[in-house]
Amino acid sequence: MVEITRKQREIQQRTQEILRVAKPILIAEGLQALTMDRVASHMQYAKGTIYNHFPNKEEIVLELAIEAMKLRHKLFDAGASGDRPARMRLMTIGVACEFYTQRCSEEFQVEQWMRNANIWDKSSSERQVIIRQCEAGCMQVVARLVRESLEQGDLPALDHLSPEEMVFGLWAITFGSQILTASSPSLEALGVFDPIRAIRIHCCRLLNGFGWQPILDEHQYLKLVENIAAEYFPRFEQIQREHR
Amino acid sequence: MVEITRKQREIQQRTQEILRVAKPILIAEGLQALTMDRVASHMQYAKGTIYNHFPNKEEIVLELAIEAMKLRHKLFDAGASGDRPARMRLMTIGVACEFYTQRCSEEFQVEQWMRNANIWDKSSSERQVIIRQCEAGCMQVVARLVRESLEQGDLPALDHLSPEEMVFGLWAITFGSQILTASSPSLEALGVFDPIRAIRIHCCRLLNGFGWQPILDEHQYLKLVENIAAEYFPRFEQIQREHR
DNA sequence: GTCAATTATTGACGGAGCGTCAAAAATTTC
DNA sequence: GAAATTTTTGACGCTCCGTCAATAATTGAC
Repeated sequence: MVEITRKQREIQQRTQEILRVAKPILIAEGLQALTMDRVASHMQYAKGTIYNHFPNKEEIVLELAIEAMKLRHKLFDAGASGDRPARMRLMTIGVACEFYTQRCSEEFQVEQWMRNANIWDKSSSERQVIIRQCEAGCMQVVARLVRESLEQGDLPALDHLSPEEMVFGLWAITFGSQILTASSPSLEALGVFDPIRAIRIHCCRLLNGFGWQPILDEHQYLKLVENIAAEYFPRFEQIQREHR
Repeated sequence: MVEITRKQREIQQRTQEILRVAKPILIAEGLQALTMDRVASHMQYAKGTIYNHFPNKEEIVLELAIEAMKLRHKLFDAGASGDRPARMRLMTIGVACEFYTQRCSEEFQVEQWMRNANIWDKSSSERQVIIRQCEAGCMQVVARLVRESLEQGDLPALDHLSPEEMVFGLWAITFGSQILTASSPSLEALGVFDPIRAIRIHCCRLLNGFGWQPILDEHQYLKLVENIAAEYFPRFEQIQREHR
């Protein structure tokens, strides 16, 4: 049923090519450097042709963001798999977040652009929905761990909190710290010298505060995170490579 | 020494008038609606006159952000004062944050715009420095509470964390949740029904996880936050009114 | 193999906002 | 009240956006 002519295939490939051209411009020079004229001339096409693929540059950014969030989702899935206790798999997802921010910094940056109100508001609701679905997917991966722990008794019942609201706190602290780190070049001047370690410790204390077993003291916890990072970073790199 | 002619006073007042005109445009219609032409025609001045006050519209936004952050700083100061235990004054600052987000929503929005890379990168380093100072001021208000608690023994020593890094975690979770709430209209669809209460609980658990006295269970904590809110909201409203 | 129909590409164009700057107007100084 | 200084003005050149009529390429029927 799905016949694809050579020409149609060429057009699909050009959509990919546009994304490949646009991404480094956005990453290196920001949104205002990313113009349709520039993408067109860079590819030796007329501007109108680019407009056949994307109705505006914001949609290009959102398409890049969709790719980025799919990669994030894969990393989360990889972190949540395995048969260790749920709290440790949760820690692995934390490590996946660190990996994503550090080693997939382009994708991380693209996600920031996506949250930019200018961009979000100008792009189509179709792509917005896809983004929301990716977001929900990541949320579900973590919420499943919470549910599992509640069932198994590792995590005492949450009186006033849904499992998703439990995840929301972790999401907020992780996300918040990453935004602050990215947008406050002067964290050191504020007295924050190692934000990554700081957030690791806060997550440990937070989960301890919820009584999530196994309870770990700070020292054990930091050691364990290092081990998980050493073990999982190669797997994450593999996933990153495959995500072409 | 500081002689001010009538004309100079008029010019200073006009700077204020520009801010008063620009703010509702930014709040109601966003950044791209805020144009120098529009501000000028709205005030019945030529565009060049506006450019005598601000070299670009981004600077207008940053100036609004400076006003906003000064208000935030005042609220923090008010929350940190008094002679109750430090942990409770910290909770009061949390309530001040909630007040700011809910009741000073315009200022809160302006702060979001300020973090927009387009705006930040185009504005002068003078204003950027002032913003950083406000940020540092707020940080210091909270960090002082941490130091005080460490000295008094309410808070066990932090092995791997500076007091500012302790604050960083609270900042991250508060800030992160507010951004997520503001930029994810679909939190309910994700299973997050009451993000404000959720973050209150997370803060309680986090501080409990650090062993910060007095330890409170969730129920006591939520009750106490309500009481603090009822007591302090009127004071905060007073500060808001005075902050013209 | 030809030609008409369909589809894709092109780039000039109108519109909008930015920031500038020489000329005009207002104000201050002497 | 005239010269010097300061302030205001708005037209201008620039860049980018998104459109669309004209042109070119492709397809498919015969």
